[in-house]
Amino acid sequence: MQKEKVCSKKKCFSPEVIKRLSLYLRDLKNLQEQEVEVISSDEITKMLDISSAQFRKDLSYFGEFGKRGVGYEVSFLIRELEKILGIYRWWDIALVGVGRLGSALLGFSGFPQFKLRITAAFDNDRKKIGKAISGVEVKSLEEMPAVIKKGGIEIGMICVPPQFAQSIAERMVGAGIKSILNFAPVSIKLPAEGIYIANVDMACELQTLVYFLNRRH
Amino acid sequence: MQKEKVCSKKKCFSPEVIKRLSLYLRDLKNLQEQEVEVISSDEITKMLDISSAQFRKDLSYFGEFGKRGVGYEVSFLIRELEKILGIYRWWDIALVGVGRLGSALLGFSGFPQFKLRITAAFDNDRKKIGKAISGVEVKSLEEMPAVIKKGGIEIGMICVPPQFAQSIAERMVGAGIKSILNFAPVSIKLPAEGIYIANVDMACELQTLVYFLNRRH
DNA sequence: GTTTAATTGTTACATTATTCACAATCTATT
DNA sequence: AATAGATTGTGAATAATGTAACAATTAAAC
Ligand SMILES: NC(=O)c1ccc[n+]([C@@H]2O[C@H](COP(=O)([O-])OP(=O)(O)OC[C@H]3O[C@@H](n4cnc5c(N)ncnc54)[C@H](O)[C@@H]3O)[C@@H](O)[C@H]2O)c1
Ligand SMILES: NC(=O)c1ccc[n+]([C@@H]2O[C@H](COP(=O)([O-])OP(=O)(O)OC[C@H]3O[C@@H](n4cnc5c(N)ncnc54)[C@H](O)[C@@H]3O)[C@@H](O)[C@H]2O)c1
Repeated sequence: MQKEKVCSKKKCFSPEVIKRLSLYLRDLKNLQEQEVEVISSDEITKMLDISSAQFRKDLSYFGEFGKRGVGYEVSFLIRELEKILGIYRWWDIALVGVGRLGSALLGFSGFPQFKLRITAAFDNDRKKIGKAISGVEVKSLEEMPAVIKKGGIEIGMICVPPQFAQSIAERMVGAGIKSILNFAPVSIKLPAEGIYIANVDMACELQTLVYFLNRRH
Repeated sequence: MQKEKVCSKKKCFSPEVIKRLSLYLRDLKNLQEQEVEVISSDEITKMLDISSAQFRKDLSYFGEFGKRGVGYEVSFLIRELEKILGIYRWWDIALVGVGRLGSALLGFSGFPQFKLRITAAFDNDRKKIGKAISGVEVKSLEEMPAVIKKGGIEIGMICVPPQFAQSIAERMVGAGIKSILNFAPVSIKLPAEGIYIANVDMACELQTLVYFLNRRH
C-alpha cells in the first residue's frame, strides 16, 4: 500500500487508520453475533492490541459515533464504518492464478461479509480453463481484458508464481484494474499512476516471528 | 505482532525494521538469481516503496555492510541479513486446520528459501487424519502436544475457522509453541506472556484497497 | 433536580519514525 | 599520488504517530 497521507472532511491521517477501522469493523461484527449491543472504547480495544485513545481518535477523523458516558451502539457503529470504508455495494475481484492459493481464496467464506466477491478467475493452464472452482469458471488470460471491462472490475488478486507477477500486474492494469492485492513474493513496479497495490508476504511475516524467537535468549 | 521496541548492540528500533529487512533479503535473493553482484541503496529501494536513507538506517542498527562509494555486495549482504534474522538453522512450523488454506500453505514453495518448513499438521476431521498433504501427515489434535514437544516446534500457524482459533491458540501455547501466525479473521487474546502473534487478514487488506478506490471520485 | 460515575471527543504533549545532509571513504582515472 | 565521482553511515532536523489528560456530555441513582 502506498504511504501518502489521506484526507477526510476533518483532517489528514495515515492509511494505517483505515486498516485499523476495518479491524474494528471485523470485531464489531463478531460482537454483534454475540448480541452485544453497546461497547466502550476500552472494552473493544482490549481484544485488539490498540489503546482506547487510538480507537477514539481514529473515529474522530470521520465524525462522532459514540455517546459520552455510555459507549458505542454496535449496530450503528457497524453501519457508519461500512459507509466510511465503502461497503455500500459489492466490490468484484478478478483473480489470476488458480493454483493452491488461488483455489483457497476462491473458496474463502470471509469475503462476502465485507461485500467482496471474486467474480472472475484466470489461469494459463489449459487443463484448468473451463472448470468451475467454488462456482467461478476459470477463464483463459486472453479473455481477461474483456471480462474485466464488461464487469467493471477494479480489484485484482495475483496468485501466480513470482516470475510472472509483474507481467500479470501490467496486463491487469491494462485491462482496467485499479488496485491489486499481490500474494507473489516479489516487489511489483506500479505500471501506472494512481494504482494501489498491497502485498501479503507470508514468509516475511514468519521471518519477523523468527527474529523475535531468536533473540529471546 | 507486538509493538514494543527492540534493541540490538547499537540502538533500539521498531519491529517494522525487521519486516523491512526481510523484504530486502527477499529482493536481494531475486537480484542474486539475476546475477547482480553489487547494488547501491538507491537501486535496491527503487523496487520497494522505501527511501534509500531508510534502507541504510535500517542496516545501521546492526553494523556496517556496504562499501562507501561502491554499494553492497549482494551475496555478503544476504548472508549478513540471514544471520540477523536468524536464518542459520531450520525453523519448524506446526499447522492446525488442513482445509483449503492450510493445504495451500503446506504446498507453498516459498518457505524453504527462508529455512522455514511445516513439519506437522493437525486437524480434527477424521477423514483427513492419516492422509499426507505435500508430504506431511495430518495428525489428530490429541497428538499435537507430544509432536510439538518432541520436535521442539516453536512456531504455529492457525488455519481453522474463526470460532475455534482462540482455543487452538491456547492449546498450541500449552504444548510449547512460542509464536503464532494467525490466518483466522479474529482477534486472539494472548494466552501467556512472551508469545508473539502475527495476523494475516486478507479481507482487511482488501478493505483498505476498497477505501482508496472509493475516495478517488 | 442534583449528584455521581462513566465514557466520549479532542487538544496538547510525548514519543517514534523518517528524511536530510554531509563527512567519511572507496574506486577509477589521469 | 592527487583528483573526481560515487555512495555509505549517521547525527541532527523534521515529520508522523500515538498517548495522556480532561472538559463535555450522558444516564442512572437518590
Ligand atoms: N500456496 C501458498 O500457500 C502460498 C502462500 C503465499 C504465497 N504464495 C504465492 O502465491 C502464488 C501462487 O502459489 P501457489 O502455491 O498457489 O502456486 P501453484 O503453482 O499451485 O499455482 C500457480 C497457478 O498459477 C498459474 N499460472 C502460472 N503462470 C501463469 C500465468 N503466466 N498466467 C496465468 N496463470 C499462471 C498456474 O497454472 C497455477 O494454476 C505464488 O507466487 C506463491 O509464491 C502461495
Ligand atoms: N480459504 C482462504 O483462502 C482463506 C483466506 C484467509 C483466511 N482464511 C481463514 O483461514 C481459516 C481456514 O479457512 P479455509 O478456507 O481453509 O477453511 P476450511 O473449512 O477449508 O478448512 C478448515 C479446516 O479446519 C479444520 N478444523 C475445524 N475445526 C477444527 C478444530 N477445532 N481443530 C482442528 N481442525 C479444525 C477443518 O476440519 C478443516 O480441515 C479460516 O479461519 C478462514 O477464515 C482462509
